[in-house]
Amino acid sequence: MPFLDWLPPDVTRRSTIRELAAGESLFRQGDRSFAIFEVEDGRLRLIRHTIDSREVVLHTARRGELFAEASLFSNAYQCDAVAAVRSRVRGYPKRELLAAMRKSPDIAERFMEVLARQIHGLRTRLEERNIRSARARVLHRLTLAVGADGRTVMLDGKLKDLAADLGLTHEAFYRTLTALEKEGAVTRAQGRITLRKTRGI
Amino acid sequence: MPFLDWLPPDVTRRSTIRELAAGESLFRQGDRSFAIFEVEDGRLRLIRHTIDSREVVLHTARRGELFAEASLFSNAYQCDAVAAVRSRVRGYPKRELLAAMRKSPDIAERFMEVLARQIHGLRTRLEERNIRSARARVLHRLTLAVGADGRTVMLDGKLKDLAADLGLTHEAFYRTLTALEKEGAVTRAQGRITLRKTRGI
DNA sequence: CGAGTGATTGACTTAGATCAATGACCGTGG
DNA sequence: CCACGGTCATTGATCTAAGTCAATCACTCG
Repeated sequence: MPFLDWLPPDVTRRSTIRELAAGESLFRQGDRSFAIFEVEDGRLRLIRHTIDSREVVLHTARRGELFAEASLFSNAYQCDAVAAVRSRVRGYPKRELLAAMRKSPDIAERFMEVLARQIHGLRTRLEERNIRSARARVLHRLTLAVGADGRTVMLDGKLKDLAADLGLTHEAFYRTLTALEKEGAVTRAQGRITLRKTRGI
Repeated sequence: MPFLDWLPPDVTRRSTIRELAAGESLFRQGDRSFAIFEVEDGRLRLIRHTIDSREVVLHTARRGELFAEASLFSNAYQCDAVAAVRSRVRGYPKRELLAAMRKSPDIAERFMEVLARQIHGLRTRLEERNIRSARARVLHRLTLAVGADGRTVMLDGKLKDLAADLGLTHEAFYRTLTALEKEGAVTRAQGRITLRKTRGI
């Protein structure tokens, strides 16, 4: 529970696990909302249906992510949640969560903090997508992902996923990395990328 | 005050207006945080400085947007806020805002709701950016921007700004629009775009 | 009226997407 | 223990959609 581990036990205890087969849906647009969710494994698509019943993907929620937070404040879900692959989600019951936050301003504040940080991260990623050049985009990400020393990025997942997250094909991303390496802007070792100390650009 | 008009008068009354010349900064990384802000006019860049003192833009806050929400929950600002053009911001004092939320769970919930909706919107825009084709991206946006009738999009701002928001050059955007019009997918009238009722795709 | 901006279209270029292939490295099941 | 299938990382060749540069028209505003 990377996000919600500070919740009072009476909420956590009431949280429920749900396993979903690929294609199975967790809730549908219009269903009465009873919980917010965290993806423990897999991937879910949040989909809105248009009047002429086409589907628009609003978001893809991935492992570790929280979703349907807004349903805390409305009676019904505003979109479908459908498992893109076999998935496991944990649901935190709305009722108990809201009650806990009403009882304790501290809990409420923690939750707000989670939301505020999320906003910050999303804005940064959106700003990143405004950068057209693959090179600059990758550098933007690396610069912000740097560890305590200010130069080293520890890679956790697969490069492929990082590429997708950056909005690049994996091929374009690999090429960009090797180009950066070739020109000496970064060096790579197993599982880490180190930025060269630079002044200017 | 599109976002925070439900705040109790003792917070709103204590809010302050600040005018900034282009290039002037509102706060700097490390400054003790005392308020969150709303852009009343203009545009501010949120910038992080790296160890080797290069600048990374985290976000550009535009008119009507709230920013520095996360500073509610930390003692110092995590980045600089610099006016990109002549701007006016309203600051809501942290102290009073937090106090109001601690006193009234309703106020806290309203604020959470604002944050949650913001997250939702940001995720949707990020998902949109994963769509590579200009055509599909524009349709995604139009489909979600549609009014009560499910087909008509009222355009408020300039097309240019919409283009930028979509992550397209204005030229590419204009061309995409005319192409969509030519193939009959949309019709345009002054200030509005109407989607053709379609089945499939 | 001239300057500034938005909307639009044309011509041209290019960065990144696409398609394809290869080698390394699993895990697994016979 | 090894062959097989799968995924990841990587590189090459090619193509094209969108970016860039440029020009025009319509409008508004002082």
